Order: sequence, then C-alpha cells, then structure tokens
Amino acid sequence: MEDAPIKEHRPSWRATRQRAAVLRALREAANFVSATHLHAALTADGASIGLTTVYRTLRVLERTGHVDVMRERTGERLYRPRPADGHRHYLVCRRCGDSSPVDAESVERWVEDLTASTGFSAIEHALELTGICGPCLPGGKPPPV
Amino acid sequence: MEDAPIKEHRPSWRATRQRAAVLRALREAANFVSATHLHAALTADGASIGLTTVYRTLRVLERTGHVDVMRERTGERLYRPRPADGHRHYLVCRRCGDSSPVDAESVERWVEDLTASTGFSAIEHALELTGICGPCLPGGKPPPV
DNA sequence: TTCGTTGCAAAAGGTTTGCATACCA
DNA sequence: TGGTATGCAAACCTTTTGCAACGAA
Repeated sequence: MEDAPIKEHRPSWRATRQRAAVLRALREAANFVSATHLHAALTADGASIGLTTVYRTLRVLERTGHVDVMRERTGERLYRPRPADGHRHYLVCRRCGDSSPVDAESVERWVEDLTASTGFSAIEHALELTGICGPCLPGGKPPPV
Repeated sequence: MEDAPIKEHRPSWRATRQRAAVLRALREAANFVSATHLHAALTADGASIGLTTVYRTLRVLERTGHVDVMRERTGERLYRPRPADGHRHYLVCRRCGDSSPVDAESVERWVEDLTASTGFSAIEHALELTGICGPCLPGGKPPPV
C-alpha cells in the first residue's frame, strides 16, 4: 500500500484530497473495514468527503488490486489494504473483528491443480475464514471486559 | 435432500403447500439459484406463493443445513440443495452458471489444522470457486451457440 | 383451538447512479 | 480549457419485519 504507486491506464487516477484521505484512513485501520465505517472515521477526523466518493474510491482500489475484499455475513463489503507481496487470506475473529493473515500456500496450490483436474479454466477463489481468537476465548486469556 | 426428513425442534417444521413447492423447485434446479429466481420459477409454474415465504423457507433450510449458500459478486445469495453426505464446495462456471462439486478434503484438513496453529477456535470457512467450464471455453468444446 | 405460517406492504441496509458543480492536470 | 472527480439526492436491489388473516395439527 505504502509503496505501490497507484497509476492505471483505463480510468486515469487523479490525485485528490479525498482519495488521499481514503488511502490514509485505510492504512490506519489495520483490519477489515466497511465503506460506512471508513466514511465515519474520516468525517470524525474532520475530513470532508462524501460517502459516494468513498465507495467509488474503494471500487477503484479493488479493481487495481490495492485492497482485499471480504464479505460480512450480512453481505456488507469489508476492505483491507493488500500487502505488497500480493494475494492473501485472512482469519477474522467473529468477536472482536481482528484479522490475521494466514499462510494458505497449500490451498493456493490445490486451487491451481483444480484447473487440470476439472477442465475449468481461469479459476478464481475466495476463501473466508472466521473464528474466535485466543484473547476472546472465554476460558482463554483475559476475556474482553 | 430427497432422503433427509426435515424436522427440527426449535421452531417446529410445519408442512405446508408453499414449503413443499419451494423444496420441489429447489430440487429441480440442480444448480445454485437465487430466492428471486426460485420465486419466479414457482410463480411461472402456477404456484401461488409470496416472495417473503420463499425467503423465510430458505432461511430455515439454511439453518437446518439442507441447503448450501453461495454469494454472487453482487452480494445476492444463491441456494443449492445439499447432498446427503454433508458439507461440500462447488466450482461454478462464470459463463453458464453450471456448478459441480469438488473434492476439497485437503482444504478441510488444512482448515482443521488452523485451529492448532493459530490459536483461533470454532473456525468456520467459506470457499467459493468460479471459473470457465470446458464446454464454455472459446477454444475448447463447442461454445454455447 | 392453538400457534406456527403466510402474504402484503413497508422498512431497512448497503451500494449505485443522475446530474450539476468543482477542480486537477 | 477539458475531462475527471465530487457530492447530494434519489434510485436500486435484495432481504427483513409488522401485522392481520389463515390453516395445519
């Protein structure tokens, strides 16, 4: 995120105050956040930006591969800046929302093999993992409050 | 689907004309279908049923594990009767919508191991696979019309 | 008779779009 | 200056809910 200059051909990326703000807020929120959440945070910080612009900016970032997208159970889209080394999967805590990247190398390989074994091509995958993290476990470490 | 009697304790399942119709339509549609689609098919078949009832029935079937749910890119929920042998993952063609179950045993095991290696518990996973199936491939078998 | 179920209309929620205005390059 | 980007309001879509009427057990 912080090192990948955003420059595309299709719709030219024009640097604006609003887009800079979205990028900053996205970077500050380490975890997955919703467009609404992002907009609220920006507004609270005194930034002047429309919700529409947040949505549009996130859509561009999604298309250009600068954010990973995950879906809430409700269908709400959640965004998280993508690490420089590319594609990742995350394990998200259903209690506190914390997310941590997981090493899904074996799954990636398994998906690649699918092309050969199924006759399907251009296979895309979405793997969403949720659980209860250690600190949030009732019997585990100190429970939240 | 055809062999698992639907009987739950929490809200008792009461057999009605509408629910029977949903189950029938769901069985007839081999692939993933949306609630709207299902409702349209039912209405076209002359069945009298409200869209609300379709949604409510599908929700019950989802809770009782009788259908698998997948999300469209748009966020729309798609339902498919679950095979008797339980949990499955599917590879769906982005062109024609056909879906075929895949053997994801290795992924299942990988997910199980996650509990030990991450400290997360009660891990749930959603794996969604899409691609272009053989018959739909431009250069492959006869393209669709 | 009882209580789960239905269906309509309306609400809810998140996301997108129309269009006039503002602004970067 | 020209073409993007912005922002408001309104449109869209899918899904849920309130509530009175219905019907299976």
